[in-house]
Amino acid sequence: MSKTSPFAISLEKTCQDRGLRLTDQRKIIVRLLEETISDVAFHPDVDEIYNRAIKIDKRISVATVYRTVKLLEEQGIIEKHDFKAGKARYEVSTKNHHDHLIDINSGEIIEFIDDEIEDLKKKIAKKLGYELIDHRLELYCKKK
Amino acid sequence: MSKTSPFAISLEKTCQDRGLRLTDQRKIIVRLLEETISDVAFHPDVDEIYNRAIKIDKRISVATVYRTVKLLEEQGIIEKHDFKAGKARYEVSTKNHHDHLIDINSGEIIEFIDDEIEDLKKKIAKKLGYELIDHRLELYCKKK
DNA sequence: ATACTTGCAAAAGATTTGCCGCATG
DNA sequence: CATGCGGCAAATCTTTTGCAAGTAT
Repeated sequence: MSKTSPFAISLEKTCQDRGLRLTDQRKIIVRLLEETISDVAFHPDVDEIYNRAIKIDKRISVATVYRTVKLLEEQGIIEKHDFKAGKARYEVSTKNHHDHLIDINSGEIIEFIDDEIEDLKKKIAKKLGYELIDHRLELYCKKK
Repeated sequence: MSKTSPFAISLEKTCQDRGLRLTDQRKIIVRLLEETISDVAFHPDVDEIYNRAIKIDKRISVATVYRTVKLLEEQGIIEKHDFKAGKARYEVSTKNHHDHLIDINSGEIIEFIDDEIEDLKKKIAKKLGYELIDHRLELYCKKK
C-alpha cells in the first residue's frame, strides 16, 4: 500500500471511473488485491482474500468477496486463474501479459514474460485461421 | 471403435497390463474414451461420458464414471483438462504432447503441436532454475 | 475366497443467489 | 431519495465418499 508500483494508479480510482459504487467492503477488497501488483507471487483465492478482509473489518462476508471479485473480473480489472487446485486465484490485470510457472512442490507462483513465446502464440492462432483473444500458458515445474 | 488409430493399442489391454480390474462399466468407459484418439476435437466431460455410457448399459452410475476417470488419470492413461468452463474434460494421453486452441464462440477444440513452442517452454523453465514437469498452453480464439 | 468395484444417496467444497434491510451517490 | 449493495442462509454445481452388496481374478 505504501509501496506504489508503476501500475498502481489506485484501483479505487479505476473503480470509481468505471462507475462502480465504492462501498467500505469493496475498498478493502480492492486494497488487498492491490498487493498482487507489488507482490508478483501473490495470487490469492477467495478464502485468502476473505480472511484478510475480516481482519480489517468484520462486516464483510464471503458472498461479497465472491461478488466483488466477479465484478472486477468482468470489468477486466483483475484476472482469474485456475492453476489446477480446485479453486480460482486472482491478481490485478497488468498491461503486459505474462505467464506463470508453478512450483509443484511449494505451490509458489512465478510470473514471467517472454516476447518470443507471445509472438509464437499469435502466429499459431493465425496459422489455424483464428484470432487470438486470450491465452494461458502454465509451466508446472520443480526446482532443480 | 472400428477405426483403429495408430495409438489405439486398445486401452483395455493397457488397463489389464496395469493390473486394473476390467469390469463391464470400465470397459464401456474406456471404449468411449478411446474415441478421443481418433476424434481429436472430442474432449468429453464426465456427464457426456456418463450419458453415452448409460445408452450402452443402464447399470452404470456417475459415481463410477468419476471414479474410473480419476483412476485412469492417476495411471497417466488419460489427461484431465480444465478449459475455463467449470468442469473437467478428458482425453486419452498420447505420446506427443499437444496444446489446445479453444474457439470461444463454438467451444470447439483444436489440437496442435508446435515444436518451437515446446522448446521454448523448456528453455524458460530452465532459465528460471526449474525443471519442466508439466505444462499447458491454451489459446482462446475466435474465427477470423 | 477375497480384495476390489459398484450403486445409491449423502456429503463436501466452491460458488451463486433470493430476500430484505441498508448505504451510497 | 432511488438504486444498487451487503449479509445471511439456502441453493447449485461438480466431485467425492461411506456403506452394503456384487464381482473379477
